[in-house]
Amino acid sequence: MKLSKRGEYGLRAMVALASQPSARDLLQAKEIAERERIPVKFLEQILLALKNAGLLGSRSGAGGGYYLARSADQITLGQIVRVLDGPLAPIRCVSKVAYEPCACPDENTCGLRLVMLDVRNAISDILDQTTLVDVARRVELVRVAKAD
Amino acid sequence: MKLSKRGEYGLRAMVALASQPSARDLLQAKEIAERERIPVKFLEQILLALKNAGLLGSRSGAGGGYYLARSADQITLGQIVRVLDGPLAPIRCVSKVAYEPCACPDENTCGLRLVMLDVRNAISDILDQTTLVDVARRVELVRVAKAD
DNA sequence: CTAAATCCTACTAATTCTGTAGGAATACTC
DNA sequence: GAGTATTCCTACAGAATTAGTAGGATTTAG
Repeated sequence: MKLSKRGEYGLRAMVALASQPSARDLLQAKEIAERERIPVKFLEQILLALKNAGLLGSRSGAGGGYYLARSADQITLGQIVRVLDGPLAPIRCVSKVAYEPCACPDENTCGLRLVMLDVRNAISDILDQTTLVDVARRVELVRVAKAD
Repeated sequence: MKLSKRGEYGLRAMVALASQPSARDLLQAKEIAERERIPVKFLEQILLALKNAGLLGSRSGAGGGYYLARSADQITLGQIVRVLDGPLAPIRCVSKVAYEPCACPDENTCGLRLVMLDVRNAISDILDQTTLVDVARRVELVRVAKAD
């Protein structure tokens, strides 16, 4: 039930990119790494994976960096987590994307499977519905509330 | 976001114990292992852990075995998973039982943390509410429906 | 006493996780 | 075109975790 560092760093980076004043601006790996305290070279790999998955775009060379491939309200946390940590489902036999049969004789009467399906759906309901904009907005809400 | 084999096997074993005709009857590790296709020695370790956690009781010696330490409606899947796989929370900074601070400067304005808190609560809402009886009952419901 | 079971601990092989390292390729600036 | 800054790509490494195996000590029924 755990999110890897890879997944966590990737999410933080994506949120950082979405929280830019002008959301399509690019950020360098180095900047993100410093801001979020992530080892640069590790972050590079992560950003690269996100790029190859089509969630990020990039510009090489001096003055280059990364930017969101789509607008922030079109990118969900579920997409990011799947790229970096694999399927959301706690067991493969309830995964929509990476289904694999489990050992039980009949999946339809496997009680455990039914519960885990609920779990996988509960996780998906959150992560596949929450976009980077939603995350940024929540941060703003809290910040405003605290200013009172 | 994954349940280990250890956790899965443990859950299956507990469900098996709860699904006995007379729910307080004991089952031997060997029986459970065969029925659920789990390596016996591995299962032994798991049952032992569940016993030390107070979820199972046992009788040693010939004719011995394991039994539920409490009635099946007093044992939740959440309890079992925590024993075998640790905290439910996807990141430690949102764990109720095993809290640890994360790297972000202010946890209250960390958007990622807020979302992960939702996830951890969604998981807990299911696993801490679902008892072994609930699982057994769901299996029955499906079985009856199929018989029609 | 013997057999059958749990109890307990140590070990191992494989995999995954969390990075490091080094350089190739690309593009901006002068 | 040279120099510099950045992404891109791959390989490697140490640590941790996972999924068992192994072997015997202990307990109890018959």
